[in-house]
Amino acid sequence: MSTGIVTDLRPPESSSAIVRKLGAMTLLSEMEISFLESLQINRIQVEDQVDFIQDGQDLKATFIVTSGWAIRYLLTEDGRRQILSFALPGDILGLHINFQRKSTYNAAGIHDLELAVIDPLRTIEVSQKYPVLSAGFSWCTAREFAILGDQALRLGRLSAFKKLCHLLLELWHRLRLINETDGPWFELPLRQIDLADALGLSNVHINRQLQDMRRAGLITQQKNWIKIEEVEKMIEIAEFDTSHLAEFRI
Amino acid sequence: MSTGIVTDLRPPESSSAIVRKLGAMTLLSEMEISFLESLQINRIQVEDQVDFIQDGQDLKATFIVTSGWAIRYLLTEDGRRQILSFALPGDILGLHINFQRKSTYNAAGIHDLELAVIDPLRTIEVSQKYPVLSAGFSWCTAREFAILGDQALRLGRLSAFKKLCHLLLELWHRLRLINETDGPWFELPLRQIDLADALGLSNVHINRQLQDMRRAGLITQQKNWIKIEEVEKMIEIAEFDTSHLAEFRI
DNA sequence: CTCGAGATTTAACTTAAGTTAAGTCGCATA
DNA sequence: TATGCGACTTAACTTAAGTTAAATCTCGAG
Repeated sequence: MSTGIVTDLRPPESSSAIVRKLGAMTLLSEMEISFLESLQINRIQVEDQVDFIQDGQDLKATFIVTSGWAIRYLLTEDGRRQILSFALPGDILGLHINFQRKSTYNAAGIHDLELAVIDPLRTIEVSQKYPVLSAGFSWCTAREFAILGDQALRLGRLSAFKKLCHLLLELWHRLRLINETDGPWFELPLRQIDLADALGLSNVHINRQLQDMRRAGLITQQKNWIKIEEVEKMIEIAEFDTSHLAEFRI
Repeated sequence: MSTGIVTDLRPPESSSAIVRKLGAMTLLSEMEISFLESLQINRIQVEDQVDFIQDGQDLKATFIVTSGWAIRYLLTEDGRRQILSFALPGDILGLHINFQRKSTYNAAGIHDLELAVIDPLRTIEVSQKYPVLSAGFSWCTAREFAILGDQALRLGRLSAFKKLCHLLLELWHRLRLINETDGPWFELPLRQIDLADALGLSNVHINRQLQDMRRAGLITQQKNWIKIEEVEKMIEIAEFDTSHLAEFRI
């Protein structure tokens, strides 16, 4: 720090999403930030609804979402889809690769997705040379588990209405961490059928519940954007546990 | 190898479950095996249905299941329970700890659970000194994700009957890897209400479906033991993807 | 052997969500 | 400006699973 005055510990908005994400949890050195940026040199664009990882196929690369969203999902034999999780900017896919290097899920782009493609060997480099980033990646993994646990709770034990509230709150909290919310507003690039497949419901029922939510004054939608009218009230309704996605600095 | 003749690459049955589990995937050296055993010196017993990890509380230790089963679960405000996953012998809990070191789930013992309690710092030692074990732990993590993904598919998109078949197949495959099956038989230390809470169903409905399965000749139960009469047929019914839990050696 | 708590079973009834099908809307393209 | 496809909406009807409650089983403690 040459100026000697620190006005904001967080990395600037211009930095990549993963830097913003990890920087929200711990102070990153210039070296760590530039290493993270160097990981993300090789980029690809993925079209809407196009797979870039396929269940059962070789998974040779690790990906970091640099912008846009991705979905991880599974299919039943009759073609029904279960979305397992949403990958948002700064999220890592394929960090833990099994010995067989076969994927156990599909992943596809949503709307406009841009990915950084990384040689998995470089993640080993992280654990040897960058202990802070290594801890950061471990935190990302713990976070993924927390998110998947919440997804299981939603799928198994919440009503359709609460499922929707709970998922919207998860997305809002995760997007806020990487500075991609505008107050109570955020961009939701999902069709109703995507919400249905994430929550184990039919598209018709999602439609009914969304209308109930609008009528109850809980949300407002405009194009691809959605506003959560009263976050606290919705947290109450959905029994959302904010500590699972808590923001803080060590 | 002093004898020069290798009769069986797998660690003997006398070794601990995590050695059997990792040994099923890769050849472990004597040093690696004895390190794993040394990790598991400090053991505790956990009573049936008693929590050893609590949602929101500090998580200061990493655990390895040495015998018996554990459940990871969440509760809704009105006390309904969603079991996220079963931890079987050789499974690790709390491997990835977030910066805050707060748990995002509860964990409790089932039947007779014995755990090894480990200082989380020792898992860092693994990544620095034991690259094969480090890869093994990474494989464990990938496997946990695959298991949670299958759980989400079950909860969101399978019928009650298929849910049950699918879960029983998962447990059979996982137990077989650590040599805890007896052909088509395995010990199932769960009450019907535990199955219900794992599958997002009511205990009454689990009872109905179990009876249908018995009548269809798919399973036989005796005390705490269960037999899958025709694994292949059940795999077909449940649309179970065995490659998600594939056994193989590198 | 008896008792009692917990677990399982059974039945009657309810309900949340699914299915199907026929609209309507919105927007990108010709 | 017209056209057509995908997304959304609405309604009527079906169904899988939940709820409640009572009966039965099981097995360990006394």
